[in-house]
Amino acid sequence: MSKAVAILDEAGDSALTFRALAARIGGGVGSIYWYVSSKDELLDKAADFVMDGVLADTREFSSDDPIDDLRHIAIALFETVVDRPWLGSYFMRNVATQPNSMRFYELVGQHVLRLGMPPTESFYAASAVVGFVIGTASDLGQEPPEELVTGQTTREEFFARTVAQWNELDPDEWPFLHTILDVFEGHDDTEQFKAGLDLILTGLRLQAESLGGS
Amino acid sequence: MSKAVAILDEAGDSALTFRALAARIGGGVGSIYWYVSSKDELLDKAADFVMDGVLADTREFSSDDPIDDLRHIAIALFETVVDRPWLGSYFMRNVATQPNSMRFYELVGQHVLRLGMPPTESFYAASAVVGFVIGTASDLGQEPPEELVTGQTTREEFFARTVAQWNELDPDEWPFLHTILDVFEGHDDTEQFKAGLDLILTGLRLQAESLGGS
DNA sequence: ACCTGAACACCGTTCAAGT
DNA sequence: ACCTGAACACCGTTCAAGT
Repeated sequence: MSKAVAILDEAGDSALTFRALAARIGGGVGSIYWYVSSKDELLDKAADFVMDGVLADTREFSSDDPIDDLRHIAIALFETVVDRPWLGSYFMRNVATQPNSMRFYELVGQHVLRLGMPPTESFYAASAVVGFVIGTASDLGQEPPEELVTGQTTREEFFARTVAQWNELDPDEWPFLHTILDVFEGHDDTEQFKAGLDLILTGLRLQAESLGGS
Repeated sequence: MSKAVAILDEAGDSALTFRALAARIGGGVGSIYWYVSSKDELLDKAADFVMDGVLADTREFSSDDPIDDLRHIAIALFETVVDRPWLGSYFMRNVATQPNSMRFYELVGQHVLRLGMPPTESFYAASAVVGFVIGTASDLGQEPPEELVTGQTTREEFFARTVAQWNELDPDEWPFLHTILDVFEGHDDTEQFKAGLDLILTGLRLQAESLGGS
């Protein structure tokens, strides 16, 4: 069942309708309600199904540097969410129906605990890392609007066009936009994410050094 | 027009339907399409309308510490988005229809520029701060599911119940969850956000010191 | 130029009825 | 216990028709 859901997710987010899912399984529309009580619960279970894979990929990460492990885990989560922006809205949304998401959060937390900080800071740190990954990934995962309809416009053309728009703006009024123009045009989403992640992790490392035990 | 939209947003996200909006304005369903070509565009404009207020509140922030200004701006954005989780999905989604969102991004960027880092790092930094705020706010802004239907369950009861659930779990298998149990029960969303934000900002300060000019 | 509202295609959800 | 599919209420969107 969750398998059929995961398959549909690959075909796009909005494509997941009860009728389409029923047709895919080869049954009636109403039969899905025997296994799931609403569409929200369907997506909850789909999210947890995906998180099972992430968990399998990240469970074994273990070096002697907790921050380094957190970095690898975060990147793995980012890569799965950036391809499934819907996951951002449902990840850990329901504690009861998402055991794998909870296990993942626990895994992140365990690495944080190795830093030896007090409970409050550990809670904040784990939440910040997970929150940044989910937030950034589901944001960057969104396709540029309207452009896919046109069909022909590629990602490069889209960026080129926005850059061209920005270029028209007054440099005195928009100094920042003009500064980043060139780097924005050729930027890579994953690199952008990693840079932000490293800001958090350096902040965390610093905090751990001043608060941590051992 | 955008005013009517903003009013409806206060009554909740899913309450914004073309029929409800038309009734609110006192017109026909179709008339809205004269001003807006789709629901996405309606929400784009609603988002930009809200951002106009944020911009007015944050434009004047200017101390001698750029990081401190970034912190104030970020908190202001967080507070508006946490009350309007839908904003997270539409903020800066369309460059053309969201001039205020662009101005806001530029404002953040200008403070980043004061750190004197190269363009790439400046771009990454501004994006990381904005991304963290939007991501965390739209996540924390979501109401706990199903509980509002029951009506009687307050936020405290909801947390108490999840904590009770976690308490049942094996401490050997869930060391992190058990460590944060107490602090989670009484935690404040805004404090949690600020702690994560400060991790990013300390990371940023450190980077600026090693890369920055002046 | 701007508005109307019936009509259309498409949702999630329910439920009496089947096996 | 598990499935079926018509029916219902409700969407966003279109469009001929009005002023």
